[in-house]
Amino acid sequence: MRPHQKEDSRLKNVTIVDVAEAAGVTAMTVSRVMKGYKHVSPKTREKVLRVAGEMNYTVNMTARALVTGQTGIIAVITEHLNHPYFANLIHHLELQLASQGYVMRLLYTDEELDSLVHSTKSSAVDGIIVAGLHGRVQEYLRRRTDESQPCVFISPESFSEADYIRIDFRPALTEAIQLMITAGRKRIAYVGIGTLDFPHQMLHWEGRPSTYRDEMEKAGRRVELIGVNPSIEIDSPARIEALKDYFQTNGCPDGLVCFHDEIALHVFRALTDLGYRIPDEVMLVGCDDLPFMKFIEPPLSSIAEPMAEICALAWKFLQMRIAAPDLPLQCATITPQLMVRKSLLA
DNA sequence: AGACAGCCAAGGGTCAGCTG
DNA sequence: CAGCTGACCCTTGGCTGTCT
Repeated sequence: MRPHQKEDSRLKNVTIVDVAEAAGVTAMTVSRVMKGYKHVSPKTREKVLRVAGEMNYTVNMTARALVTGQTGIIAVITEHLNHPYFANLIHHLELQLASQGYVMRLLYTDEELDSLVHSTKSSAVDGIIVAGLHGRVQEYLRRRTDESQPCVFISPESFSEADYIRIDFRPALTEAIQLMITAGRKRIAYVGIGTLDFPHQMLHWEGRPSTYRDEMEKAGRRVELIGVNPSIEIDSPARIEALKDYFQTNGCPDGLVCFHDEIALHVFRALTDLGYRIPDEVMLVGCDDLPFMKFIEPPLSSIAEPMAEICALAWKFLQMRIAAPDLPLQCATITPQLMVRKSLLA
């Protein structure tokens, strides 16, 4: 045993040196084969791969990271995956990363911001895609000390400090509200994340509620914001009960625009429980166009984001930033489309 | 000249062994 | 006992040498 060698389980792992010895080449040649570099004869390559396979050798990513400074890991900051929208987003991102041999590390936005920043320090991951953190992005950017860390945001907001893909819901939302107005709807309300006591707080969140407000004011209509309390679990019947209470107490608007599809589904359930007919009495539209929207009767209208395109673009931006840290800031705007289904057809 | 393969150093964290 | 030193982990990029 060498002077500092320990009886450590790590030492039992098959290394590049073991494979090299068994294959009768040097570790350098094994490394070249594993990386797919040129200047290795087909005969040597075949032998190294065969021996490596027989010995169950796998590349030690920690050691590789030591040399290259690249871990092959991309951090993705997201909301929890019990939100179908984020589950779908992560699915598409994972397809993109896996196709390039990268591994995804999921971090959730309910972690402390300092903890998120710590988890994504440059030595731990090669880059970050931020797809959550609604309302906390500016604070996150302030706390990020390592600005050399490649980072791309997928967000309805735009930034001057980082690369981003902006998802602009305004045109589709405007189209939905115009459809309701044209159909003669008098009382169009917005259902978002917030509390019933302080619904106007949701206007500070991002573009969707403020687009609704702007369109309503432009049309000379009254703004009506209905808040769904985010502290109530998404699968809790209490959300539906709260909405029913609201509609029973205040009467029901004849047009409802929802922050996202899950809320639209809660609203749909509350309305049908109360005996309202959609769209005859209430026109309803959601946002994100999750798969279940078209299987409900009547099929629910929604605003569809081209998720594959968004994820491909985010990954492209991140790769470009990793390759060229001094690149000018990159940004792109994606405009989702309104899917008009029966719930919006008067 | 080009293909192929070996040598060497370096990278950051850990920990055994040495020194005061 | 605390603090310091340096071997070790594993892989790879750059350079160099050998062979056809």
